Amino acid sequence: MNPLSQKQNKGQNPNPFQFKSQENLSLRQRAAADIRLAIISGELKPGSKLKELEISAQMGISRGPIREALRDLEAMGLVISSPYRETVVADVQKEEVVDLLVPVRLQLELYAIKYNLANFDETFLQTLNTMISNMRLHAIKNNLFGLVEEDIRFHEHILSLNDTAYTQQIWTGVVNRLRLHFIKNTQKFPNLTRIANDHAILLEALTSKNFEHISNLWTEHISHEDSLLCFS
Amino acid sequence: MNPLSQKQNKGQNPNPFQFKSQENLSLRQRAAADIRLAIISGELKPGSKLKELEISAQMGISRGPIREALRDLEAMGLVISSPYRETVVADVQKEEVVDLLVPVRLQLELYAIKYNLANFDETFLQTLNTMISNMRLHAIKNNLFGLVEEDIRFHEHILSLNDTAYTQQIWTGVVNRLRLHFIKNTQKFPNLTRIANDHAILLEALTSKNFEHISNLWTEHISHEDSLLCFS
DNA sequence: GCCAGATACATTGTCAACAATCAATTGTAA
DNA sequence: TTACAATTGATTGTTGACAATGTATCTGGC
Repeated sequence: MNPLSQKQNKGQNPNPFQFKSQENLSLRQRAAADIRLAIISGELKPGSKLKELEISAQMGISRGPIREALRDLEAMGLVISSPYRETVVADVQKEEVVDLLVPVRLQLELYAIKYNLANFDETFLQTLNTMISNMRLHAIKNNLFGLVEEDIRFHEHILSLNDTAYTQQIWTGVVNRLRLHFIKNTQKFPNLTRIANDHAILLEALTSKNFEHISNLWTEHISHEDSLLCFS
Repeated sequence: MNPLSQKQNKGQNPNPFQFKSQENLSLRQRAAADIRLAIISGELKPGSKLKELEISAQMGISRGPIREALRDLEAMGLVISSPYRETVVADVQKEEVVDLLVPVRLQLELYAIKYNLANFDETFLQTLNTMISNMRLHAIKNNLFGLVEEDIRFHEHILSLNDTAYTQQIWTGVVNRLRLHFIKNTQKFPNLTRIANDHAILLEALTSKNFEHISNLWTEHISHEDSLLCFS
């Protein structure tokens, strides 16, 4: 019944939406995940128009879940929509990154650390250590995207100690917008090994359980991470 | 066709949703505004269940716009929903207020101020001054809710200089959660005049156009505002 | 009496048709 | 040619019906 199959794409027009994601989620969640991936991978550039009917046809589902997925993406800061007008992929400016997203992100992480110093057990620290190893592997293979995602996972793992839903929500939005920024501005050959090593320092600081000390290092790291990955 | 009229409510069960808001908005926006009002006024307490069918029946519209309104409210941090389960009114803890919402709010305002020092013209400052007068009126009448809303408007007016959509979004969410906090914890007789006077000091600082100076005062003000209104 | 499985009900998830709105185009007159 | 109003087509907004899921209730066996 639909012009495009749900799983196949033989047409000339490349189809970003093919349910790459899990089977167990609602259509809305799957749609949101797939569109998000198309955006943060750079496949859909800022300003691109997202038409409900077009996407629903490509995915082989109705417009309802697509509409709700677009609203979710709007809450994540990835798209912008206004009444009776097409939804478009959002853009991000450098000023917002430096003076808003990065400081807010810092607050989120310090908040999580402050109230969970007691929860940094062996298992937790070991997981972080594994992530650093993964970063080093990505660095050796010069896999920029892989390293950035592992970097985000590192910080996300710390935030996961926090159980409040809204904290996670702000984090999701801020990090997604930082991803938009990276896609636009990342250097071709940043010092990836440096990034991995910096996280090893952070991990060691965590073991001290001294919040002042951690806070200082963390502030330093997050403020400088951007310049390591992007043009000034 | 619907058990409850859209504009009337004669039943024994009080009906919080009656389209109190503007006529020109989409049903989704009106629904979101009305439910939001019911929450931040304290009519709907944290943990209250929001059932799509119930609300749509009370408002006399279909479930579609209600569903999307609930998603908007979730993005605003006012409700929490999980798949196939009722949406519930969100709660907020003191730690989140002190160590996350307040610092994030500070970042947002400083960001807006930093990049708009040149835009503080006479009209702009006059508007802020009028708001302070309104605060004083509310203080005299001991109208706590009115003063808090005027307080929020004051800060919102500064943020409005910023044109990025995502900034406004974070602000909306943070302030809504701060409202939840106020409803729960506000003292019966806080020093309302003090609040109004504090904003006069802020306004005077703005005229200096010295960001360092403004930043210091602002940080002081926002950190202490909470304790003026709430129990320790 | 109490627990496990089956059943019924309430609630959310999805769909396809219809309505409202907006942007572009076309036609018309100055 | 240009300005402007009507028309058309594309897109989002809304609706009611149906499907999927989760929760509470009932039933039977121990």
